Amino acid sequence: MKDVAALAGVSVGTVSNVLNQPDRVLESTRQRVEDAIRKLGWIRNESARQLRAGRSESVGIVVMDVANPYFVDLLLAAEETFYDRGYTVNLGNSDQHREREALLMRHFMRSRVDGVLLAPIGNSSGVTDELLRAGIPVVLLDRVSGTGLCSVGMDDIEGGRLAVHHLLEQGHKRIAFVGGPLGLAQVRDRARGARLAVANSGAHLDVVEVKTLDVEEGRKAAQHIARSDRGIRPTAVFAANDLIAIGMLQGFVAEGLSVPDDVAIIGYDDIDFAAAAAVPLSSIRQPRYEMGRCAAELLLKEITAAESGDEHQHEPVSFSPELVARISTLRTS
Amino acid sequence: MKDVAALAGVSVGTVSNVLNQPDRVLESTRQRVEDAIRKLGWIRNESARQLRAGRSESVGIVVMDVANPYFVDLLLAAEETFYDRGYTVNLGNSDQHREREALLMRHFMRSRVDGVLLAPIGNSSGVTDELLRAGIPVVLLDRVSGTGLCSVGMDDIEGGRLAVHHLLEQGHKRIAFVGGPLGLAQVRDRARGARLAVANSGAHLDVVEVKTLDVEEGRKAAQHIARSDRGIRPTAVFAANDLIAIGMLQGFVAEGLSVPDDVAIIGYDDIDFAAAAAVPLSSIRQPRYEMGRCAAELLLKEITAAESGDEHQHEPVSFSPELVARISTLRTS
DNA sequence: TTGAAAGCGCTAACAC
DNA sequence: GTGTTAGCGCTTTCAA
Repeated sequence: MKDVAALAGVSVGTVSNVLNQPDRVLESTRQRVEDAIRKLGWIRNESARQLRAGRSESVGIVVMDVANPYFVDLLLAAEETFYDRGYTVNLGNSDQHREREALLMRHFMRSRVDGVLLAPIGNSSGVTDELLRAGIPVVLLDRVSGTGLCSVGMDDIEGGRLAVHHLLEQGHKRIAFVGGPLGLAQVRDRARGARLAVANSGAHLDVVEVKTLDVEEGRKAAQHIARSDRGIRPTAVFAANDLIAIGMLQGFVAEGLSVPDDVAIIGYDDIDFAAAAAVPLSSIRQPRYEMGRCAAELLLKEITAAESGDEHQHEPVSFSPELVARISTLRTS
Repeated sequence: MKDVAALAGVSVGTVSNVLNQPDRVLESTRQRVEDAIRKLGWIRNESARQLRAGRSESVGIVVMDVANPYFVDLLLAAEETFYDRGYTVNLGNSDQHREREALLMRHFMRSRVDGVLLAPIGNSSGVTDELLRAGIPVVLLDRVSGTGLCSVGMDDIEGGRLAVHHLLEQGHKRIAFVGGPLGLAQVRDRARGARLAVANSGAHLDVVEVKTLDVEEGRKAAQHIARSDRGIRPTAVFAANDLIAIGMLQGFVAEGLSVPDDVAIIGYDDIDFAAAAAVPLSSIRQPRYEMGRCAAELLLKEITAAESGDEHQHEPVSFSPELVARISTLRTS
């Protein structure tokens, strides 16, 4: 910046003004300074700016799995909202590892981001506490929180109920819930919803736990189920997410079972690949775009409040799930 | 930091040493300082550290589409490599927008990252030039570059040739290439490979351009092709990527055509969803993991060279494509 | 409208 | 081993 000032024949203060208060400076000098910047190819040092100015105008977003289109959609919606408001967005992927989640959070704290949007792995209180103590607002995504935080999530119990209720309506008496690990709140809630739907219906619910929520695990689970005894084998499956459902669809086909005639499948999230599957998958829609956008807006509101010292009421927002019935659960007969 | 020093009864210099040169400091004082840090919940200011120390130990990665699993895999592989070497990784998603790509690059320059890994949109010379002038190493990913840059890509002409050669072997005489925009080098190269394969084979190649490389566009293209005249309709399709291929698969099924009996489909990238499709898709495999890893290592090498002032020879690395034949191109008869 | 100067929080060289 | 101190590159008063 010194060099720019020298070349333009002004002081560093004026160069700074050209950047931050362009109207405080004479048109002609502004011109000269901008020429100098261009000629020297000078790029302002963000660390120095941030250190002195004390604000970063940036936020962090951490999702637990960028390989899952569901999280990508949340991410994109939130990102766009921040972009529109002029914030710089730092993306982080915890990739289902708790240590990495913690690492990312610490990194954002050190970078003094204005706020963090977190789609957490399991119970994340330990991670968020540090942020909050440091006065950095945190909004939870994909999880409704009762504690002192804003959060945007879905009623997964209701979602699970909806999915299994739909299967019952199609006449199924033996249903399997496939998901895991059961340590994940989302998975647990969806299972609980499934159990609620089944209660007093006369139908039976098996719970099949898988290690992770991805396609490969779904395929394995399908193989396992397909090879079980005819008498015990469920006629319908509720998969904890669409990746599992897609894997199971392929697994069943590979085992010679037809979907939905031999086995019906319903997934969860309604990612684009669900509708695009060769047997279009029924699913429980999460309004991903609205959720991502809403979370971003909550965070922005909280940041604004924090900066102006205003009072802020944390609010947990819960979206409603919606059944999307496609061929994979609709009997052709 | 001042507060920490005061509480621990030492100087700020000692606190700094505890963080950066732990063995220069007495075990007992280290203990005291660490206690003070914990008690105060102090978190070091990264901007200040970076400004003073002059190094960031961080890199930026920009991909053109996080919604495409292919790029996600490249990303994950590269990310892991950097993590292993202790680098902080900043993720960026240009989302197919050139302005956003430029924005991200400028952001990384201002943040003084040590290097940038870029999976660019189209021709990116303008964007990278600025970085290079600032002395920040850039490695191109998913693109082989002849210019003064390291790059990791694939021989897409060969990949296209391979795909169409496979279709010819299956006896197809009328083949469609579906991809776009043709402005993308990858798409152009794959099309050129297709043309090479067809040349002098007696077969015919149609080129169908689509707007973007996603599932929805594939579905539309399939509908269009399915409804064309029986005599003109291609019996096989080479899709420029797997998203298009997946969309086309669904589109054909929706139009009552069977894959592969009525139309064969081969995709490109071999993303996990390709094998998981209900009609498992043939594809051209890109060694994503190796490519991501290799690009990261090239960048690290260049960063090291830049820091020590050593000479650095740019090298364009090109991986070889591999045919993965699955049911979608194998005649059942 | 512009310049001079203080100082953001930290690191690293040097002195003790 | 530990303290003192200069200064990284910028923003932001305050004076001129």
